[in-house]
Formats: sequence, C-alpha cells, structure tokens
Amino acid sequence: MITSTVENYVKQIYLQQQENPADLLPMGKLATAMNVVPGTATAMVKALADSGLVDYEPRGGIRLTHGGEQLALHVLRRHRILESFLVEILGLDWSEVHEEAETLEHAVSDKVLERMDHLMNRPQYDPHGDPIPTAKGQISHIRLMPLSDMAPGTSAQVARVADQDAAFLRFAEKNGLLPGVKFSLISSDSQADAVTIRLRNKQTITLGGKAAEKILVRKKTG
Amino acid sequence: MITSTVENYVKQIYLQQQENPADLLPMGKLATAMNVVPGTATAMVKALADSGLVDYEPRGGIRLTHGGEQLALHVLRRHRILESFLVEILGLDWSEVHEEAETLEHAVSDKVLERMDHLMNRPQYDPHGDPIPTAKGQISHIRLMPLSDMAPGTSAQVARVADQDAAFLRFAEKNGLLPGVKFSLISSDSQADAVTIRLRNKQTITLGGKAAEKILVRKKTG
DNA sequence: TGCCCTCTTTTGAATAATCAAAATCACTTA
DNA sequence: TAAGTGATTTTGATTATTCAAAAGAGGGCA
Ligand SMILES: [Mn+2]
Ligand SMILES: [Mn+2]
Ligand SMILES: [Mn+2]
Ligand SMILES: [Mn+2]
Repeated sequence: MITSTVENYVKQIYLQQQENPADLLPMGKLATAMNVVPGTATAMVKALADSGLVDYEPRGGIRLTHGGEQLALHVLRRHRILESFLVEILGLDWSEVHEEAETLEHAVSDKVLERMDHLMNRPQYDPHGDPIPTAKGQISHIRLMPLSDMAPGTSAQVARVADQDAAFLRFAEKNGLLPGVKFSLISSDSQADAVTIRLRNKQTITLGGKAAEKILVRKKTG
Repeated sequence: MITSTVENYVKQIYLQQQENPADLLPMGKLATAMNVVPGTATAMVKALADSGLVDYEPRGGIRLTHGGEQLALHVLRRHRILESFLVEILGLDWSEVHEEAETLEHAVSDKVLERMDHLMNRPQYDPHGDPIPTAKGQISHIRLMPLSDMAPGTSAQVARVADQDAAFLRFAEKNGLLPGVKFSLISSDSQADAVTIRLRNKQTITLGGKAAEKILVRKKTG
C-alpha cells in the first residue's frame, strides 16, 4: 500500500540519490535522512523492494526503480505546487511552506492539485527555485552553479536557495536573496572563506562558504 | 496521540450524538457509522476513553467529554472551511468536496486554515448549508424544519441539504435546490408520500418523503 | 593472519488499527 | 424462570511502522 510513509521514503531516496546519481544510496544515508535508526530503514527498504519501488542490494545500497522514481516525482510535484500555492494564493512566508507541504502532499488529490496549478498559471518553479515536475513525471535538470564557485567581477541571478531551514530562508529573504534577484560578485577570499556580493539596490552582503554554497545561481546570459 | 483515525471517530461520534443528544450513543451505531466491525469500535472507544475524549459505559454506550466535543468541533471546522474553499476558490463541485475534505481535514494546519477562512471572508456556512464552528469551538444550533414537514401553501427557503451523497447533491443542484433558494409548497400528499414545490423561476419539483426529509428549510421570515 | 571498527542486518518488542469468530450480557418471550 | 435473541465485548491474529540492542560482514591495519 502506498502510505504517506512510503511516499516520504521514496521522495527522500530520490532527493538523496540526486547528490550522487551514479552510486547506490547507502542505507546509513537513508536512515539519517529519514531520521530513523538503521534497522528501521532496512525493514522499510525491504518492503519498498517487495513493492517494486526500489532495487535493494544487501550491504550495497539501494536505487529507485522506474516506478519508484515516477512516484517520487509525483510526490515532489505535489509538494512544490503546494508550496507555491501556499505562498502565492494564501500568502504564507516561504520559510514556513516546506513544513506545511510535507503533510499536505499526502492528502491532496490530483484533482485539487490540478486546480491549484491552474489557478497559479502552471508555475515551473516553486518559491525556493526548485523545478516542479510535470504531471507526466518530467523534471528539468538545469545545472546551476553555487554562488561560492563564482569568479569575482561576474554577475548572475539567484536561481535557487537550496536549504529548507526556516531560519536560513528568513535570513535570505531579509537580505533580498530571492530567486530572480540579480547581483554581482565583488570579492571572493578563499582564505577567509567568504564572498561579498552587491545587489541591484547597491546593498552588499557577505556570506561564508557554507551559506554561499546554498545559494545557486544562473550566470547572466550574454 | 491524536491520529486522523481518532479525529474521524470523534467527529463521527459528535455527528451521531446530534441525532439523539439526550442518550448515550450505542456502540453498534458508531461501528456502522465508522464502517468497522463492532469489536473494532469497542477497542477504539476504550482508547478514546483513556485519552479522556469520551465517557464510556460498557454495554451502555458513549458520550463525548467536553474535550472530545471541542476536538470534534475543531475537526468539523476544518472540514467545512475546506469544503467552502474547494468550492469557492478552487471551483470544485459541491458534490465532490466532502470526500476531498475528509482527507484534507487531517492535514491542514490552523495557520493555513485561518488564511483560507480569511480569503473567503469568514463564511458562516459550508456549501451544503452546515454551520461552521468558530475557532473557539462555538457552533450555531438553529433548528431547521425538513421540507417534508411544511404545510401546503407556505413558503420557505432551502437552508441545508443534509446528505453528503454525491449523486443526491448533483440531483439537488440540477433542480436548483441549493441553500438560499426560495420556494413555496404547492401540495403535500401523505398517502402518496410526496410533496411538490414551486421555485421562483416557476419550475416545479416533486420529491418523495425520503428526499424531502433531506432538504432542511427556513420559514420565510414575516 | 588475525583483530578491530564501522556499517548493516537481525531479533524481539511496542503501538495503532483492524478483522473474524467465540464468548458474554441484558433483555424479551414463552 | 429458562430459553432465545441481538448487541457488545473478548480473544487471537494481522499489517504497518518504529526502536533498542545483539549479531554479522567486510575492509583496514598491525
Ligand atoms: Mn511528507
Ligand atoms: Mn521548495
Ligand atoms: Mn476524515
Ligand atoms: Mn458539508
């Protein structure tokens, strides 16, 4: 049965797998990501394998089957459309919608989701800049550069803020670091592990390496 | 723990209790309403009693405690605001929103619900004419008369359609029997178990006793 | 080669919810 | 008052999910 637990596992496996698409995902990684003890992950993975959602190599790791990936993308679509809806239609803050969507993604029907999607004019990206899979299960795989890798003097725009932590998102918002915002890199000091950028409104912001890695940018086309 | 199962039981107990507010609700009634075998209801009720949500008299029946009633009203509020939202904002048909709300009522947070309520300008009634409890747990208890009890020649307006069955709701909608619609009773034949009404648009509709009981009306004030 | 450390699996147990079927209870009815 | 009947409870199982703790596997290091 596809319970919300199964949906959460499959979605998390997909997300973790993205970080290392070539390798099998080790059980330990999954257990940590799911916040369960390793034995729980093993038990669950066996059930997922029985349902044909993952391929499981004992002591090797796991990988989603095609069916598993489709399910993951379907859940991800629900999650991201819901986040967009909560921000655009209901006016919630982008720092709080991830939590809300985490529950709603298991409760909303395809029909309701379709209405939400339609009402928002079918957005391609969620409020954090994450691509929204299509109803058919396609997702855009545009390679983005972390702000921390930019060369000094270059310009770019924020494409994605890759952290669901509410405090970080509030920090980013307060400093105008939202998807679509343009800026140029003023300085980058690898010894100091810090970069300084200037936004269009002349405001300058300095970020440490950890934070700069979470801001994914798109090079200014030209 | 307040699982969605607990919420469903408590809500159903509240609803069933309304039909006979003076008596204890018998286990059999509850089991039937919840679509479980009697033993399951007994087991669940013991758990609800342990959580302080119901008073349970073995072989007598049950009654919600104050806490249980508050929880029931809270769930009912979520259910009815969601139904309204699905109809008014997302444009679903009133015949399908009950099912959708049945799941969403357990997933939506108070914050999101408050935004929905605000966006709709705080409706007092859901699409079927059922009163929406306040956030504080108050609910209007206006006594309504079933259409089947009206005297010939009198006028009234539809206040509530007391049936969640999609087919019946589609039938009612097709014939213009929506909350707020005014009409007068043309004839009532108890032998034939049928009543005929005329709407403002001159359309006449004949209903059998079963159907007429499900249409609750408000006497024309005057 | 043998021990050790880490990761993973197994085992045993718990909670929540449910069913099937047997047992029990509280009333009627004869 | 004994038997019968219908509602309710009890008992024994099952499924899904989880944890704690013991056991096992494998690779690295002395
Ligand atoms: Mn989730
Ligand atoms: Mn997001
Ligand atoms: Mn429900
Ligand atoms: Mn309703």
